[in-house]
Amino acid sequence: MAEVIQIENIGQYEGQEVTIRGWLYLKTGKGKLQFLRVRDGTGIAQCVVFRGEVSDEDFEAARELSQESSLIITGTVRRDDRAPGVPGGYEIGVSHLEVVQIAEPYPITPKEHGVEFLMDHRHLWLRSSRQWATLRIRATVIKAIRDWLDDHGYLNLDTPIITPTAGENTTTLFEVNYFDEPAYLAQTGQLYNEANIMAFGRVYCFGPTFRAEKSKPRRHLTEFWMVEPEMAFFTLEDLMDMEEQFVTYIVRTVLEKRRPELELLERDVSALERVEPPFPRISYDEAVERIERTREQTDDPELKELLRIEWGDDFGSPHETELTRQFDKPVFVYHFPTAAKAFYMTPVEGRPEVCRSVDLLAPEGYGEITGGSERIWDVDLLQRRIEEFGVDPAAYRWYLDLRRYGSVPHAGFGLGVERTVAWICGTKHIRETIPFPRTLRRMYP
RNA sequence: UCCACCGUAGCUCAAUGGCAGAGCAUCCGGCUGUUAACCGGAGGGUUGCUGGUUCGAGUCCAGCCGGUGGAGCCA
Repeated sequence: MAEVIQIENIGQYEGQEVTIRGWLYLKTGKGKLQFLRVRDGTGIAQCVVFRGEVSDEDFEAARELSQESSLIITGTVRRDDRAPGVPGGYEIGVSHLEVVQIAEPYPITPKEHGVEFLMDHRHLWLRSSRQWATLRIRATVIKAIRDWLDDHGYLNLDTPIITPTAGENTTTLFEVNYFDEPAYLAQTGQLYNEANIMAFGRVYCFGPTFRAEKSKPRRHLTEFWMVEPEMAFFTLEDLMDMEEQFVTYIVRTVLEKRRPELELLERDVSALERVEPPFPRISYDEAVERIERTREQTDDPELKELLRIEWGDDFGSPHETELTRQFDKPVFVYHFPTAAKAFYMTPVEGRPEVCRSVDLLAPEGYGEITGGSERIWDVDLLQRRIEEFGVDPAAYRWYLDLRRYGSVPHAGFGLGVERTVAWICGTKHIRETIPFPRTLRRMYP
């Protein structure tokens, strides 16, 4: 057995004998010639088995391989423009082949399948090339998030998943039994982040987030991953400056490290290459005007109805889609109506009906990928807002304490990992951006 | 929660109220450059469930179950 290599590095081994260990992704044969497309987890390589170049036993073994059979192959790497794969352009002329296991007939064939069938077989669907590429990009996005934050003075401090009270909205909590007391799975780590910044300055938490929304659209999961940076002495403008650097770095890193995966996904990378600071910044007021203008101009009665909006309404997905259509980069929308947002957001001075909040909308209709704000740092105002919000002030005693002992202006936001991955990959449905999605109707597998 | 659509072979789908069908996958045979190869042959069915209308129901009606897309809500 020659040196065991990873297919993603195959180009470094031209002319050498190597060994790869993996699974048969696809086989086509032509009499004395068998083309095996083999994946090893890092890529897909075409392996060519020719009757005259291997023993009769090995050739028969190759002929009998079924899809997803596991195998160990040794052969010589050669350049060939006809060779498909990830990365393509190189293939292996097989000299020896060892079968680890002949797979039973594999349910997922290289043909079309329905969503329900694929989701029932998610444990196998992960092996398919599009899923594989998407999840490789997900891992790169997550690493880019951590790298950028770690390199810019942010301290990673994770926040609890089991929590005693609601973060934002009491109707979307998953309740768990905590030694016979009700507790809830975290919807956000933000409130704890606000405690952490008073000790550490700039922090972020990064973990799973749970929302029991009975929501079916393709942008929703009940369990998703969110990174939440929080910064002391930050204004809303500081927040936008930081977000555009951060998001740009994530996109750049994927463009640099995951080209073959983006190509496999047939992603239009020129749209991603345009992502660089500054991002357009429009106020909620202007956003509403833009939507109304589109409504006036369209002849489509259905669109007219979907885009209906009155000042004060939060955006629905049709509004977000329309807004992002008007820009070719991510766009910030700031100063949302106070009534439509969470209780802790700072009212704009002299205009308390809007607040110091900002959402970042991804282009091409992918919608909101971040949401953030300047937090209220005055204890009396915060107390009043908690009462107006109608939750038990006792539960927020510690949160109010933060405004008593050296309170400072501060701001933060949350970025949804799956929505970001969906946008970067050009994936229609968010469920493909996490290995085992949890949705309204699905916990299996 | 509301609206729309779907449920037939392992998979993707077809079948005017009148014999249950095709492609792929599987099995057998052929082929030295395939790209979801191609060519020939074979096997494969409780049409989601329950009830109803009818001489006759995959098809029509009612209820239920499961799923998908969208709205609301959200990252």
